[in-house]
Amino acid sequence: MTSRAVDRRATAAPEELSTVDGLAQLSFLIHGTLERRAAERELSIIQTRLLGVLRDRKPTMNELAKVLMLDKSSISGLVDRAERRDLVVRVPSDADRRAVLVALTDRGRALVSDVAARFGADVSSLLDRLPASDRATLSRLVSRLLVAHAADRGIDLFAPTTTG
Amino acid sequence: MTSRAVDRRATAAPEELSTVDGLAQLSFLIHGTLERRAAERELSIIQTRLLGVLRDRKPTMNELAKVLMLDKSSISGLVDRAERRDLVVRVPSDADRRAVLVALTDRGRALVSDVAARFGADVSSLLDRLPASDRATLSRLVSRLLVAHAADRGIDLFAPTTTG
DNA sequence: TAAAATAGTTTGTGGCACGTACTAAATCAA
DNA sequence: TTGATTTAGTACGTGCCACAAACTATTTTA
Repeated sequence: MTSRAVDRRATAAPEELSTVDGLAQLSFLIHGTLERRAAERELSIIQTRLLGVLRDRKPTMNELAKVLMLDKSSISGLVDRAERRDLVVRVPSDADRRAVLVALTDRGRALVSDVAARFGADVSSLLDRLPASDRATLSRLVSRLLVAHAADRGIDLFAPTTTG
Repeated sequence: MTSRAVDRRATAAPEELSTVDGLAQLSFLIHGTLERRAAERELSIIQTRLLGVLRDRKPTMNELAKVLMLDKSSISGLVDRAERRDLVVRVPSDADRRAVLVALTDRGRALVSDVAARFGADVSSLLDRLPASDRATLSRLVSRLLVAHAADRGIDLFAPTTTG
């Protein structure tokens, strides 16, 4: 189930990975790339995701739990650790005195931008191995997959709430 | 940095994700799919990777540390927990009395096969959203990316040792 | 054969995720 | 309106995962 192991069986044609194995391997490669870039800034994947979500939102703890698909008790600890590093702040909600809003600090915003930029550069340079026309094709096919998958789950990838 | 957040900015053309964002999002989708399938069998990603590596090898602890890119002390605990569940066994090495070989048990082999099959089916059904010709194209492009990336790191993806 | 290197374990620390139990505030119902 | 229920968040205990440092046992080397 390591990238190596995944590509080992069911390789249909020699000199070419099966689509399933290839996609799996590529996923691990990209995931590992983000993990590495985040680690260079002392961030875990989940801390990075947290900061990423906060780039364009100021959600409650509860909303964070839903978006990140974690238990609310996990969010408490996650935000605790980020707050200790001055990456996020807790802000009391005006609308609901039980609720707590979470926002990026300048430091948090700078950090996530940095990681995103470095990660983006990595993926871009990986993609540079393909001629531009192939890149365009790949982009189109990947988009199609994602849109189809999102549609399956009743989500419009380009709806205002999601995209704006 | 959640799949949602990643796709949110630098979306060049409307109705289409940038290649970088699309690939990132697809990676998280596939990674999450494996995570879910593994969790259904009470396995973490790293436990699943461990079992995956062992499908076609019987490495030492030290080799495992290299393949999984973990500290050897992490491997001790990882193998401990897997051994407790009767998924792997430690076997003393004949060649080096310091060394310990790790092998799958029948139970471990059955479990990893099960997870791999379910995960493979997930990815396949995702791919089924594309017409066959697009699938072939995608497969070719992904393979090309992986081969190019491997070559960068001085690895021949199809060398006998790697490909079995 | 003595010193250095290697294989693996143990212990301590911290992050991450969960479930349970708890407090405070908001909402619902009678 | 007030009493019951639901909701938002935290605290605590448990377990997994990862690391570094310290340790034992073996092998290699000089």
